[in-house]
Amino acid sequence: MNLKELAHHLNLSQTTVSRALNGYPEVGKATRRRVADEANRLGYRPNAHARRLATGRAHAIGYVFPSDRTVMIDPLFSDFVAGAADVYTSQGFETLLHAGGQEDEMSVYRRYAEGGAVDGVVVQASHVDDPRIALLNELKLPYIVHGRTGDAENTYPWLDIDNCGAFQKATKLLTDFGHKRIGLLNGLETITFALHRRQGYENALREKGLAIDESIRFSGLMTEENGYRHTKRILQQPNAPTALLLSSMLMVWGAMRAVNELGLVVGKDVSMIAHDDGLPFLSADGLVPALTTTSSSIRAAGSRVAELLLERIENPEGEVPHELWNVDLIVRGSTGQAPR
Amino acid sequence: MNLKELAHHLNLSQTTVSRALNGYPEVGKATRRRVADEANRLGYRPNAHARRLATGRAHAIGYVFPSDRTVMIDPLFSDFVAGAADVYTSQGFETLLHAGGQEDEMSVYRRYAEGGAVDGVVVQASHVDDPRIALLNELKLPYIVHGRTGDAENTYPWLDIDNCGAFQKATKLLTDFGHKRIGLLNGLETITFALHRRQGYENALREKGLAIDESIRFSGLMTEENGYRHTKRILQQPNAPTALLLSSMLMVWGAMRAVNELGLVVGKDVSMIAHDDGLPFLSADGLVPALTTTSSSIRAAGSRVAELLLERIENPEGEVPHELWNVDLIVRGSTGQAPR
DNA sequence: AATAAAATTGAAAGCGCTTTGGATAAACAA
DNA sequence: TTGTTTATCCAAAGCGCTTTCAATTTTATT
Repeated sequence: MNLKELAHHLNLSQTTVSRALNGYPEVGKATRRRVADEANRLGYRPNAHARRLATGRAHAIGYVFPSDRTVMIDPLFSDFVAGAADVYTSQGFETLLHAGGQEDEMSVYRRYAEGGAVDGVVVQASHVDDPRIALLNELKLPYIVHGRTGDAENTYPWLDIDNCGAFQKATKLLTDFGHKRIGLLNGLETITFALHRRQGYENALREKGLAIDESIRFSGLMTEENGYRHTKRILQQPNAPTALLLSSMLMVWGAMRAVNELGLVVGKDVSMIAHDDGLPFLSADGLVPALTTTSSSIRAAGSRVAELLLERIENPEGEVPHELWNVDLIVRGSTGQAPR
Repeated sequence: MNLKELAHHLNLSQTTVSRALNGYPEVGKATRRRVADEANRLGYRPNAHARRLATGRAHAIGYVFPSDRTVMIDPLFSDFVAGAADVYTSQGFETLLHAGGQEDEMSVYRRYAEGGAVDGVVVQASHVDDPRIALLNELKLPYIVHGRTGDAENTYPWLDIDNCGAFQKATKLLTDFGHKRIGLLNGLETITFALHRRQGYENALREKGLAIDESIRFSGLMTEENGYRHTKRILQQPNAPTALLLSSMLMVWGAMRAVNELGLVVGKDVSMIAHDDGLPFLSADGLVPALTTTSSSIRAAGSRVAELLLERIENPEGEVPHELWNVDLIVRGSTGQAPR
């Protein structure tokens, strides 16, 4: 049933019915109640497309993935978008996923903006030279970056965790324990979270006058297998590190497998710290030894990113939001004194 | 720029321009070319809402999650929807996620259907008594179930893997190796995939006249910690099983941790088989020992589900599709003879 | 040249809602 | 009672596209 029919049933104009249902104050109380009751009774459902056309608002948020699919398989995304979707849904917005297909990602943004398909987008997997910022600014499509780019940090909206600080603190903890050679298993360093983590790691090494050695580092996809393969490679070389810093819990299993295979003991022969995104199927404190982690909830980040974006949509000329979240360093049994 | 303006530029009617851009055969070739060129030159972008209102088609597929959030955190979903989104995007459809908020899931389906927000939905985490089937049939909203319900299997559209057969074969392999007590770590058995897996496991035990012992079983969330905790519990009791069957790779790490802690060796003291959904961050063959698995690609299932749903949308009165996919049993080093 | 058929293009209505620019009714003050 | 103000309700246009039901132009036939 559409609004016209409902209005006819009520012997009211479409204007009055629309206003009654949408909370306009100039509709009388009794009328408002009549309309609501009848809408319920007759099963009236507003047509989202008509509403969007009439208002010029999409009430939808886009998550656009490049045609290259590696980002999409990221299990972090499930949690990230779960946090966000709750916020959107509560505010009457839809969550749109765009993945795959042949269309270039930039072209998708353009089509979304100029065709009015979404009210805003979340930019993920940000790069130093990210062309999306300039494009979205040109298109005047509200957006927020989850992460950062190389642009001046007060010129575009973003939310990030302090990856640099986190890995600097983690590396410092290890150096405080006397570790002089620390391996790093990172994510793709074209993405700024991983770049910042490496920078933090290097900052801490420099502070202690320790060498930066690329041969005890890995950057790439954060999989169990890469965790295993590169931990093994790193620990088997001469002058092997006595500590490892990992960018994701997803690599921890492989890393621990490798350590065990080499007859080493985590927390004794080799210290280990990993970044914990708070994935529920993979908890850090249940491991043995319990893992020292840099911790930040990806789900909470998803929620906050959603809130900031909706505020931005509501008030596009408002202050440009940027939040840098501190990261907890939770010290558990997987870190200890460097062996002699 | 809208279509009216474009038409004005071209000195053509909106009808002709619309037809030219949408491939209607009755538009002359030269006119078609002129329109396409000018649309490109002037940056015309169709308004998706207007198009949807005019055609009555949403060109969107809904994935609706219950308000309870446990399903959404499932990392399998990332891969499942990645497979599907590629299909939808290629066909000009959007992928809509609905998670969280206060609205009841059934109410969301009703609003989607009657408000025309989506052209179809994918039903996930299906139950034996799943009320969504009846509702979607009543609403006449095209859908497909990923999994099965208790309804007669030719009365609703679904795609599933042969969970029962897979776990029956896996259990049989273990009994063939002489294992007489086999532990099962399953998913939530209110969801039919897990129920079918348990049925397969029990079928194989019955075939060999072996006891069905609930004390060596677990069903619940498939997390690393549950894998650890319940493997430990199961293996520490008197008359412990000599083999384990796990419903997800996500539990394998915990299970192996527990086995190691008990001083046992996988493949020697205890055999292990797990279900492998083909998650790229967690491969089965790279483990040591390489894991015997029941294998099926969740991403491929996502793609196929999407194809079947789009066909259903195109032809709602067509034959009701149902596909049961065989599951490979890939035998690797984690299974061996029962110890004496 | 006239007529018929085919090809191409067009006017206007409609999809279902919102909102502009009112009109009308009720309440209040002189 | 009359005039003014406030509250409540309404007609119609428009958002931007598609599609129905034509009209016009071009081509073929007699």
